[in-house]
Amino acid sequence: MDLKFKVLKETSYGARLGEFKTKWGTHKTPMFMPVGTQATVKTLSPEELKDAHADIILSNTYHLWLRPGEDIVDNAGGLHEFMNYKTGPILTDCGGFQVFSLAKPKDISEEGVKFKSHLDGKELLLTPEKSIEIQNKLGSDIIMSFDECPPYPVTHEYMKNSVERTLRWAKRSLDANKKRETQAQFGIVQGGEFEDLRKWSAIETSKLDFDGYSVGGVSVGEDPITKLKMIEYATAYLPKDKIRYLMGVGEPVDLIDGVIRGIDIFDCVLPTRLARHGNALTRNGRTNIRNAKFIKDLTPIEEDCDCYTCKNYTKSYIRHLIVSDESFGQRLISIHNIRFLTKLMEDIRYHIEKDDLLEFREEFVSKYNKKQ
RNA sequence: GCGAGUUUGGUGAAGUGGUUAACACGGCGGAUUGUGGUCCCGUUAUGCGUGGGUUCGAUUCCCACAUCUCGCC
Repeated sequence: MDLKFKVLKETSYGARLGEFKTKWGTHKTPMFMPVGTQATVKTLSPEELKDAHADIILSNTYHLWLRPGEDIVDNAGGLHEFMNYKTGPILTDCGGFQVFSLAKPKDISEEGVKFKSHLDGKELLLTPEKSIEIQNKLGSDIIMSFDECPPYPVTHEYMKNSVERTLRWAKRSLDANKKRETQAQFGIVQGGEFEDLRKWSAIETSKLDFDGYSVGGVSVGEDPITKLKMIEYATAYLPKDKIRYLMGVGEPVDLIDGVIRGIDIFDCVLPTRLARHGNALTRNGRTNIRNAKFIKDLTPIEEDCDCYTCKNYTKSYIRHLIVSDESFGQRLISIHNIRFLTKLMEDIRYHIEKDDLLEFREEFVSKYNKKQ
């Protein structure tokens, strides 16, 4: 499916303001996608997501394959119907990241990856064809090609073999997609911290007819400078007229830095995971709501925030909920954290339009890194 | 009033005549980047009811007092 991506404005250093279309409407980039691994953005309803200005979410092939199974979702009429998310598109991840994150005894071959299910220990084989078949049944709007996300660090030789195999998997993933008319498909660039491999991966993947291109294998434990280089090495060789998606990155400053290097969309578990552990994102950095200093604090998490949480609840109350392990507290902070990131993306778009994004970055970083 | 037993941090509790008094919970702080929601890391009693005594040395042994529990009058 053609996403009709348009770059509306590009800065001299490569930050882009754009938009793309799905049957759900027109979507502005740069944008941030909250993660709903198991057909739910943890603790939140679709209405709450919409109110937090999240208009696209990510869900996960691997998890839904294991439970409840793609046929169950298909039987319900697809993921949107199954989870009652009918306000925007869904992108499904391919399962390749689990090769890295589950890090169990794994067996990667040309055919695919052998996993042991984390639910019952059963041995499973995930291949490019299987990943695409599952995503076809899930009925997401954007599907991801199957890739390998190697750990960090890894030798140049290992990475070279991995990148070449990921490219072959990308071709097989493309061939396997039976629903190209209704489901857009992205390829994934790998290559670790190696410039030659990132370049090769970006150029070769770009030759394939994808609707967008992802930069994967970032934020896997590398230092901050290496992280930025990984992105630059890839985006330098990606087509300018297609969406670029930086996978798994969600620290506020990283989002700005990604946009500056030409990234259009991001996803990350950070806002919801931090929320479940009592951490709120604010302009002045992260705030651990558990801290005793908030015990009698009757102000909202952020005074000028327009989210449901900040308009209605105090830090004193939210702290009590988190300390008492009440899920409503996790939900309230999740709402705020997602709104914080969608608002950040709105600000980023505004400053690309004004062409002062670099100045905005300096101002943002100076406040965000200053611990109150 | 008499007899027996009890007394270790915020809580539940281990423990020993000899350097820094287990462990758990709680508290305080941290961590968290394509999510195995309940996970992880650090820290938290200069003191073992009070006062004496024995001993080179006592939270550990002895005495008195206090405390709470049980039994008897």
